[in-house]
Amino acid sequence: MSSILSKRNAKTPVDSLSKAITLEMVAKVAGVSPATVSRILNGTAVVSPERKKAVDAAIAKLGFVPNPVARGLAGGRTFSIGVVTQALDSPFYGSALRGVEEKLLPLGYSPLFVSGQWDAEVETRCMDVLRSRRVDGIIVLTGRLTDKALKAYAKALPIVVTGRKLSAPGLAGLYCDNVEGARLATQHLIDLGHRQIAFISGDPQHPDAIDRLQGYRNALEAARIRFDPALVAEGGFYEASGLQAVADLLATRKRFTAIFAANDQMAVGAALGLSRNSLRVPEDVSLIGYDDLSSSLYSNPPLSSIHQSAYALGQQAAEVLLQMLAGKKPVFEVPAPRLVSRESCRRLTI
Amino acid sequence: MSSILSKRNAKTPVDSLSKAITLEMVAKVAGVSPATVSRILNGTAVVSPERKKAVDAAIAKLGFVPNPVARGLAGGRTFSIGVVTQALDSPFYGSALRGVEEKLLPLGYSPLFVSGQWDAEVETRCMDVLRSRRVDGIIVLTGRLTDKALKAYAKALPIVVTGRKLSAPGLAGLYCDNVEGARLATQHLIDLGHRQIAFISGDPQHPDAIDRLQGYRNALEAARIRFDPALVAEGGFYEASGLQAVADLLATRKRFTAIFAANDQMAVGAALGLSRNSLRVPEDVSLIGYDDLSSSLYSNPPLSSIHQSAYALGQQAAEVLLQMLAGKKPVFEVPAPRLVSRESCRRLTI
DNA sequence: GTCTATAATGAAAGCGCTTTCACAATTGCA
DNA sequence: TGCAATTGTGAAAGCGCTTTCATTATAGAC
Repeated sequence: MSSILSKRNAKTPVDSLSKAITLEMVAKVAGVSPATVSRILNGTAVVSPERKKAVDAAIAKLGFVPNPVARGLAGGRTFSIGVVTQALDSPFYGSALRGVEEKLLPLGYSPLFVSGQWDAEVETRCMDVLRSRRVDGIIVLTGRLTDKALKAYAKALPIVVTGRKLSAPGLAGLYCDNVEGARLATQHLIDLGHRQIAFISGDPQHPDAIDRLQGYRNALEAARIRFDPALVAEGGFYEASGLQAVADLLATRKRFTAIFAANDQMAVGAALGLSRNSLRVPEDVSLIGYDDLSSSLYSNPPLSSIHQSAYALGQQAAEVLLQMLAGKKPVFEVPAPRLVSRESCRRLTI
Repeated sequence: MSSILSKRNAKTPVDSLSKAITLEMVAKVAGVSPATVSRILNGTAVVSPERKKAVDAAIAKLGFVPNPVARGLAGGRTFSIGVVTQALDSPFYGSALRGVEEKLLPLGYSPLFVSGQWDAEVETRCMDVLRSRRVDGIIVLTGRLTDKALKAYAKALPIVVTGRKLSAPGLAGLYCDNVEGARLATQHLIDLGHRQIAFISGDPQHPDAIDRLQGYRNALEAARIRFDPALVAEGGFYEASGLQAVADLLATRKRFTAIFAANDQMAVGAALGLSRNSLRVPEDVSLIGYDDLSSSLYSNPPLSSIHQSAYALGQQAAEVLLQMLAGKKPVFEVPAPRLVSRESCRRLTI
């Protein structure tokens, strides 16, 4: 099937679409019935080699490409996959989308991206749009929908969701261990001799934010460092909130020698905030982020972070969904988060 | 049958889709023919008020949502719009996608995003996918396709392309004046007293890169500053190339007091490169970018740039296409680029 | 050599909608 | 008052596929 889809011999852009070639025309040219062509296209039945050859030849000759819309109507499968992201312009999710697209396209599937804006209601609407468009499956990148709602959707079509442990019939959760990642980041700081470590948390509505706070606390506890709520500033996962958080932190007059920001975007904002207060990174304050955005390599100084490849995650989500679509029980393992040490953290020498 | 259906108004996610309500059911409940329901749905003919009322009631009662796949097959319109971007994870284009989505969704159109990877061949394949999916129109964000190819496509369906002056039947080009923007940036530096201004160019394959180089030259010329090719470093629109470009620039041992990078991403890379060489921004070297990415507000120091809202551009592209789809002759004006002065440039006082 | 499984194929019935086309019911104008 | 020009409506024919279902050809079993 995919070989047919990928094989194309339309030379110029125009003629490939001006006259729509239909399956029926292929059938006529090949001297078989439309049903046979369909069967060859879908591999749904055994067809004699000679007929298959004739059909393949006709397809090549006419440059036939099956009409996905008609297939969708007749067969119920649209070869399109819904992808619910939160913001199309998020550097983190953007990479994930790229990963999804890359896996889907070669197999003839088209992703249908919609964004939920971090809002359960908008997200619900997104899901409805996707279903009304008859997508074959849905990938939800994190999101605000309840587990219950997702399970309900999963009764109708396969769903892969990231950032959750969830698992149910037709539902696979790709959970990244945020607790461990955050622990890693905090531990790194501790290993460098820091004891007064501030934490810029993400949107407390977001499960990742909760997990990362937990990881931070776990590391502190393991090192017998008392958790100090005054050292936790609430952020919102965007740069602006990192800037604000540093202002808040500084306002408490609590001393700290390092900051762990729950994502790289906030870390960048925090870096600016520190600089605004004549605090240098890493000389005066060490800084570590989370996500390891590709741009973090180029922030000044390059930001230490917890690597968690959104791109790979997107790829994996697509693969898992494809497996489910193929009727297989998906097997997968989400790579563990990993520390990437760059130049934004220094060893405390005093 | 209708009594069962009428019982519920699709409260929970599941039941809203488990039993698909069809137009035919609506017709039956309303006591009219399917044709009439269709006419009401599409506004393609006048229908008597009482029937319309009955149909509207039936639609509401059943929670009917027309099946876009069937509409696509029958009517030829799929209510989906193809959007060719270059990279799903580009901060600049990401914003544009958001703008497009925002304009399209409320009108019942779904964007179908595909990415061309800055490669004409991949892009051609993208166009083919979109057409095979029977999108009603296509938005091309810049891209590598030739004008000729675009015109050819435009014969089959309406196309809006950004970054070009192009205009033809069924084709609208949303051109942003990159020459002027680049002139603005360079002029800003000149106004601040700089005479030795380096330029980090974008991928020379990219028309924007060519235009921006031209704008840089225009500004120099107007100020009677000799253009020095040694002060031009070739980049590739990504952070890494900005870093490399600074290294190249420094290697020439040519003196410069300011850098104009052809986009913000390269400017960020350049900032790191300067810092690596113990050059401070803006004390030692002034730096200005292009695009005014939202993150540029948070780079350290906040980057001066040429504002050109990708978000607004996306919105506008969608609106123009919608107009074309409505059969109107699109009227539009792309906002002029505008200087945003922040802290990365300083006045030369010597 | 006859009879029943099995395999390969085609005819035809949809999938859920749009859109002619034809028809009846008005309406307008002489 | 009569005839043509509307106007609102339904029947029915697709759109381009998939998928029963039935049919014929082939093989296997006795």
